[in-house]
Amino acid sequence: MSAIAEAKPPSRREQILAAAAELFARHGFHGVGIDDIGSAVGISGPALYRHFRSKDAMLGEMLTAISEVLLAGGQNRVARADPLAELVRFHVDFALDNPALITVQERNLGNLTDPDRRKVRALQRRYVELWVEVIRAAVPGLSEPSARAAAHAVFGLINSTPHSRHLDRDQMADLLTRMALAALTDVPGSPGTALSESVPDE
Amino acid sequence: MSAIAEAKPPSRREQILAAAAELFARHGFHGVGIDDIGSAVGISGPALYRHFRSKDAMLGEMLTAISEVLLAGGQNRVARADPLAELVRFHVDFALDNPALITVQERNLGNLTDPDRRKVRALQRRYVELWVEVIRAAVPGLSEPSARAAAHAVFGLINSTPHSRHLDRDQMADLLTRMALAALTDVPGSPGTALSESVPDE
DNA sequence: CAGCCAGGTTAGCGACGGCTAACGCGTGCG
DNA sequence: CGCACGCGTTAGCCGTCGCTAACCTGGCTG
Repeated sequence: MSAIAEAKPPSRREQILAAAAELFARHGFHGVGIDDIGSAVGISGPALYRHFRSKDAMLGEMLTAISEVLLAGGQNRVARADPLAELVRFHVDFALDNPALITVQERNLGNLTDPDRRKVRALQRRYVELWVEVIRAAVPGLSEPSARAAAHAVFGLINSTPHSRHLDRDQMADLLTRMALAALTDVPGSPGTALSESVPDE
Repeated sequence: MSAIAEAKPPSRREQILAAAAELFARHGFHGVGIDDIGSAVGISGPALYRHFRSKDAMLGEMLTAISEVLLAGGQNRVARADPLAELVRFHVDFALDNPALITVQERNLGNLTDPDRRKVRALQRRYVELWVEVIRAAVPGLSEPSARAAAHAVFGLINSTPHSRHLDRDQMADLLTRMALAALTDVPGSPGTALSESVPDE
């Protein structure tokens, strides 16, 4: 039952999930057929039903797995020194190493079954909560909604990774980490910090 | 033929496109049926074909329109003083005022017809080019690939907007603008600015 | 006031996609 | 040796979806 760390049954299911993730990321959940997923792993079509109850179940399992990994990883970084940098680095690494998963999680939450969506949402909420607390500790005086908004913004920044790929992995990691930290430490918390002298007409 | 500024045929088409954008954003292109779009604007089903050649044509028109607006807007901001801030503010405003469009553009590029995709890609490229030049001007010594990566990262940051909504519009605009500028002015460009030479643990 | 046509309706076709059914086959264990 | 079972195959059902056809209607216009 437990989805976490099933010792080492390495292959078929995981292989299928990986292929499916790639396809879902590229074409969207509804844009991918059972047969597409099958042939991506060498078998064809309905053989998938030996491993998964349904197509929805694949997406469900995929997304809950991601959320669990992120939450667990996040939880054990916040214990260390400089938790903000740790969190950023962790997320950056995950995004760079799993671009397809990140993409699917961003785009296909809406295609989940209701119970699956609730579960994933709950996990994500806890992950965000982690970030919010760490951000507020690092940037004193920041309101909670602002911290939450900042967290989402930084997720967007880091998760933009799959669409880029102009630098090699390590340079990319450094760049994203730097930018994320810079953004986070300059988020406007203190009231009166207006920067609006620009003319926003039409 | 020209898609730009067709005088003022204001309503039906645009109304349909807006509704479709909302739906595409929420469920993905393939997750939305013709009938869904129809009933979202009060008419039902195939009546849409009085206005569009096909469902693909809707997406195509939608995405090219967005890209054209962004490019045009971007082009006339880079002329002003402090073009980086102008560009950021412009993009932030657009994202905050058109969350559905932003979402669709991010997620559904892959569902475009080949010729449509080429056209959109071309427009996007020019928009990114704008950013790259402005960024390199603002951050001397920054390599072009780094600038490109930074641009995409900032798009991610700003476009994360639809998933947030914890602050009111203006606060959100300020927050995003500040974060984006902070991120952009601290992007690692100068060679040797590795943060990987030692573990940044304090 | 006739009639056109913009813009809507419903019926229905053909393709496709998810899933089930029924069957085949090799490997491990009694 | 045989049989069960994990894992794969192909055939095919059934619902849905994009789109066309055929028809209706009300307001402008000659």
